[in-house]
Amino acid sequence: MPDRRARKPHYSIDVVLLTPVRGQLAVLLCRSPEGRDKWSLPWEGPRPGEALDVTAARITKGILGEDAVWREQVGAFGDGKRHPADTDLSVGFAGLIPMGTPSPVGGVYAWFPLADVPQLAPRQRQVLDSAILMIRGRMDQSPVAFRLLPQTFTLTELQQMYELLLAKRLHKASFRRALQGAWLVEPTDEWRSEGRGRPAQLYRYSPRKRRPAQRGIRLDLLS
Amino acid sequence: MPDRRARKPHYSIDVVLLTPVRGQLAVLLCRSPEGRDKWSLPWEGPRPGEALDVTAARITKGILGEDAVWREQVGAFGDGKRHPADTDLSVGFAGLIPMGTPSPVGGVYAWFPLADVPQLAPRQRQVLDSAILMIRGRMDQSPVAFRLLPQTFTLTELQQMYELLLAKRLHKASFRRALQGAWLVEPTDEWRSEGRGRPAQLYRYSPRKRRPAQRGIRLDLLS
DNA sequence: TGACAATAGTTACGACTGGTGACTAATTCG
DNA sequence: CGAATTAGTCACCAGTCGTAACTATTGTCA
Repeated sequence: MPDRRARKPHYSIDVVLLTPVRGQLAVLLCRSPEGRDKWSLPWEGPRPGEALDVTAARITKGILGEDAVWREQVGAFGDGKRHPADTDLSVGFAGLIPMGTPSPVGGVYAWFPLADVPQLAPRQRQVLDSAILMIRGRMDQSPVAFRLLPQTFTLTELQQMYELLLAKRLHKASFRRALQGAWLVEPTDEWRSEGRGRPAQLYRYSPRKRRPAQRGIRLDLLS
Repeated sequence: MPDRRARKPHYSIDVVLLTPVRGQLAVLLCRSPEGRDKWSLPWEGPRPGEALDVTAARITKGILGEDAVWREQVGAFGDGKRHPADTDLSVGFAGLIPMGTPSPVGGVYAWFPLADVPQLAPRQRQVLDSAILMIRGRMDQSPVAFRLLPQTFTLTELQQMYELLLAKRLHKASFRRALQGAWLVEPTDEWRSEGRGRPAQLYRYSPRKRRPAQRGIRLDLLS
């Protein structure tokens, strides 16, 4: 957390850390010292000579003990909206935390499901919204969903993670067909029985090189 | 251009302005006062209370007299690479300038085809490369190509603009079929004869509302 | 123990998409 | 007129995607 005795930094690095909690995406917030019910994204000022993503990694490690398994810059936010750091500019980062990572103790930090995020400073709200949109857009370009799962997982778990991140239902057969074509996972020889029903085979993430898969133009998505 | 008598700003806004020049994408650079053959992206420090994109618009208008027809933030760049502003941080913007916009006179600014860009400060080179990648990625989400053409255009011109931006050849029939399905253009009743060959019908950009076009997941593009 | 529910995994079919070459249409040039 | 050149369309085919129905394997309960 920021050292409040230091003088005001010129800009802040804000991190949006996401993890699945009970079937929902949750973001890590930290309690503001100003009020008991005021929360904010974790942030810090820069250190001289430190790259932006290194700062984001340092913040993450300082809170959770581990760095995020995936991180990407969301952008710079600077219109005059209020921010706890009282700086002109904030640089946002999004990071994914694998499920099962132990939560920080002490009551200063807490995971909030996206639907229950309390009021934030306007600029931080912007960072959060942009981070979610950015991750949704990265889903089909970067294997982010695997990063949130343990080393081995069932295909149903993987599908549920995709559904969680995309916020929409997927069809089982289509999902597995696409997965097959993408050569992203390989089966292990283990199976897991989860209560009733047929046991599920465990898979591991293991991307293989494939054909460049150059498809044509898609004007579908244009506004 | 930056006022060099002002004290060093805390960060800079750098703009990547692109326009088609003789069948190539070109970027606007400005001659550095330090050396005759030193060039840089246009940049300025922030003004208090001014939003980031407003600064980018101000820089553009100051040089070309007109704002860009499309603009998007590229991101924040802050690892210790050198930059003419000597700041810790730079925020990059990409902007598109329609073809036919009068070039600035005076020899301070010049358009460089992307293949012939001279050496830049390392951080500005990063901004430029990221801007190109960002625009390529936006091609199928935002109707950027239309922004570079005049009000009316032939479909061949539109296709050539797409090929320029994507840096790859497209098949005529596929392109037109996709265009048809996207409901993005409507024909005018004018035709243009360009030397030899059958005259081409002129079209105008006129997006219509369409079905949401929700397709399944595409894992094709994953690494 | 046997029927049933629940979950995993596969198969098949039809609609649609995208790449492609070949076709027609309209104009200029010699 | 006929060849060359550019615009625009058509039709075929391979592949992809949405979908329902199917099989497979387990636990539960009468």
